Amino acid sequence: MDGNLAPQFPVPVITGSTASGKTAIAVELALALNGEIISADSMQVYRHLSIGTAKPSLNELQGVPYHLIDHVSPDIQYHLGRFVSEAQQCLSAIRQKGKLPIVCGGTGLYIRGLLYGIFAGGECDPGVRVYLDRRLEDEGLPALYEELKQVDPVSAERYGSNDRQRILRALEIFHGTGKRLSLYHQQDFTRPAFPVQIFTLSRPREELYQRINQRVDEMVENGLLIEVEDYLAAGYSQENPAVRALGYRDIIDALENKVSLEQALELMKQKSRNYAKRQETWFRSMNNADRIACASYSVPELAQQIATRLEKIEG
RNA sequence: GCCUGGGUAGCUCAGUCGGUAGAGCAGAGGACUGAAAAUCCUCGUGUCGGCGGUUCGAUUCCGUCCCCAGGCA
Repeated sequence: MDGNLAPQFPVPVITGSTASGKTAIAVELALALNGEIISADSMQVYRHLSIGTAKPSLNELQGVPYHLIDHVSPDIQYHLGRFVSEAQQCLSAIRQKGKLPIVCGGTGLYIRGLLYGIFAGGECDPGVRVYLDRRLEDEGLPALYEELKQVDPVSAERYGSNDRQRILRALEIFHGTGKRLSLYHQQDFTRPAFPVQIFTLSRPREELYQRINQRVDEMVENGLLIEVEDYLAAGYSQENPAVRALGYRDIIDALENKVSLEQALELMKQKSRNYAKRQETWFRSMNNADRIACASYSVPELAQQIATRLEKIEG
């Protein structure tokens, strides 16, 4: 790679579940090491949805460049492949400037894809998906699953008969490329494509849940409802991919008086807790990660801890 | 005060024609290769409101008491 001018550090990857405090620490670290941050977050990419996705504010950024947020229209479906290619571009652009790229975010799949690579050529003709969606409607999932069992038994076994999303993707790959998705399951997940050091922030479950609940309340104080109203007033659809971001659906329901605001916020908190738990499972299974127990350490202390643990690359 | 429903897992409820009970949600664990803040898998002992009675056996039937909703006064 083109890292001659860059400081000889591995790329710090700071991850952890939602509300674990990643962003503040990454900013602190960037300030200390002359870094720029690459976000690995599937929802912060979307414009107009900022408060609810906990996008960092200009104030929080303290001038640190933060890439891959706010650059996608809410009606566009962002995805792994796009993330990986954009993140790779950022990585080399930052290194070229002689600065340290720092990856920060909670979308485990994106981080994994960036570090270990993805199925090249996985982008299929959208027509394939349309075709499969129609068949799903006409024939039902069991029929498609039967087909997957014929065509790619390994994937079928791996995903089970109910995982609609993955069954469709596996079939999409088969119909779109003539290859089996299971070929790519054999990838090596122990050797990253470039030198990295992964840090997972951890907090006791109870504390994490408290932080999540509290953060939702803060989002409301910071104008979450107005953000959603503005989003709708601008003519954006409720069906857009971006509205999958946790809580937006519930807030829209509250604005339409389908549920009370109180209920909506309770749901948003609960879904966020569920999400955090799934993230924890993902991070726990990541090999080669340094676990940072946040405990009662301050942001600067945690950033310092990470900085001192970064090991210079030889040669 | 009377009448009618109810009181069963943390929550909402189902069920047992008498043989000590099960779903959804929550919670916990897991998976995850282009939708991933998505999608999916696994995990259910609780004085079945209290006390008595009938019975070989009661959460289930009977009596009584307590609590909650709605109605009548």
